[in-house]
Amino acid sequence: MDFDVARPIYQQIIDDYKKRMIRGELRQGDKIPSQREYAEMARINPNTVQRAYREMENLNLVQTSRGQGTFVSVNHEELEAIKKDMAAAVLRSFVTEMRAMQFGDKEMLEMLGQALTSHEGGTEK
Amino acid sequence: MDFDVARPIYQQIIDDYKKRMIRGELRQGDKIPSQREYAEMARINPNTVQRAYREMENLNLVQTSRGQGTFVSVNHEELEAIKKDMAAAVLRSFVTEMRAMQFGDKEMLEMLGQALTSHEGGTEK
Amino acid sequence: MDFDVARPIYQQIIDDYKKRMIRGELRQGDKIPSQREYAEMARINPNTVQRAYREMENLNLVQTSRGQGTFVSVNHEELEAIKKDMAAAVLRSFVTEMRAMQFGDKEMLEMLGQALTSHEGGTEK
Amino acid sequence: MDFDVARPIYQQIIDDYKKRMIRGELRQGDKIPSQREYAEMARINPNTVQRAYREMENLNLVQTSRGQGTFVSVNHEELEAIKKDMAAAVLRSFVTEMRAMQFGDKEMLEMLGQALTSHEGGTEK
DNA sequence: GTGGTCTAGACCACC
DNA sequence: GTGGTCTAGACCACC
Repeated sequence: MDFDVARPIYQQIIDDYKKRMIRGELRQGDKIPSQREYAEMARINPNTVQRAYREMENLNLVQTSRGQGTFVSVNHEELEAIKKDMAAAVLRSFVTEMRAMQFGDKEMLEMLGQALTSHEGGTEK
Repeated sequence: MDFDVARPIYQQIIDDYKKRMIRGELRQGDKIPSQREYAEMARINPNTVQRAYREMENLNLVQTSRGQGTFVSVNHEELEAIKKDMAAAVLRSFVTEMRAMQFGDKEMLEMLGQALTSHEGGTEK
Repeated sequence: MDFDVARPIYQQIIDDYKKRMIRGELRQGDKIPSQREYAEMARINPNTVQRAYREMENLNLVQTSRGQGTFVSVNHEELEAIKKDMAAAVLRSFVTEMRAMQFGDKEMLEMLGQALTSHEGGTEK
Repeated sequence: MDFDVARPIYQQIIDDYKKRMIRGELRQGDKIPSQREYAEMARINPNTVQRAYREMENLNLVQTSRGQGTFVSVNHEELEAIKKDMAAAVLRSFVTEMRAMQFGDKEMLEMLGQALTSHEGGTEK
């Protein structure tokens, strides 16, 4: 048996940004905090923030220009793909966990339906 | 922003046992590995295993008799309650994650339905 | 006027590996030195090597498995694309430099022809 | 393996002047910026500029008269020799790089020909 | 002030 | 021994 380890901080930073972009809280062109600001705010090492920002740049989520800062650069289409991927991962893990407890497909759907009607707060769609 | 930390290992051990009981891989009366065995197998500190076993005893999942070993002692009814609790937690976290990406209730149900038909392997129920 | 700065060490490492793959000195499946070995050999910081290796992994040049080491994973086709890109960059910079000295196209070709016949050592092709 | 280091700034300054003379942007008798002006413009240390200017004087590229400034003093013949040397260096490095990628002589000539016809902008000669 | 590179070194997981 | 993450901090280029 292997034990779960915390996801790397730099990955958590990236995922958080992805979610905020998906939610529309951050849009193309928006400036995100400087690496130093973020590091101080979150009380982590600037290098860790830089790694996150660098990987986000590799993923074309942001663009940075030296002396200027870092700016959201993801477009709508790319964002949709990211959203889809993240959702797929969440779904996969949900199904895996539920199957590990022997829940069948029908049960899962019923339980989800019930869960949704009980804790409200979601958007109608 | 706060970052996720790994769940404590002793908790992960307990959850793993719970799942194996739910799946019927471990039944009332079955002997589980000694603390020492478990610790060696998993290459973790015996104290960590001890903590897990102690808490499982508090939860009435197992019973330890000195010199004999540790045995599953959960009954069917208790197990059902545990299963329900675990499922509720999994559902809650699923819904939270999906809402964080602005998925609506209908969408979630549709996507789950699709996910279930695509990656087969679940039990019919 | 801006001055040239040394290319980052991690980039130089990557380029060196690319060239060795192109030359066939390193082939798919070959193990490359561990990060520590490389760092000691080149007397640079292990973190710098790791950055190079990590980026090579992102580029699908190598694959690393924890506890095992790092292995060349680029296939023939990808390598051809890389070779083409590198050659294009070299050519571009050559042409730019020569034009900055007002050499015309014909002259460049003549001079290259002459240079090739004088310092031999290249492969016939 | 050894890593490339940035060329000294004073050398880069000299090369830049050489190119501008070759291009005819600077001609015999033209005044070039004072060391102080240059240093401020380029935001570098005046000592670095002084070293560049001193070496250019040694190379007979410029002449400095105290209180008057520094003037281009290279004649046509000398300039031709410099141009030839610089071109030879550029060619040598090009051939070396291309051979390191196993390009043969014919290939190099073909590729250069193609590169020249594609990115136009050169002078006919 | 902004990001970019690099060093030094700790600690961990996996083999 | 292997790679992976993170901290601490220096120094630099560009604004």
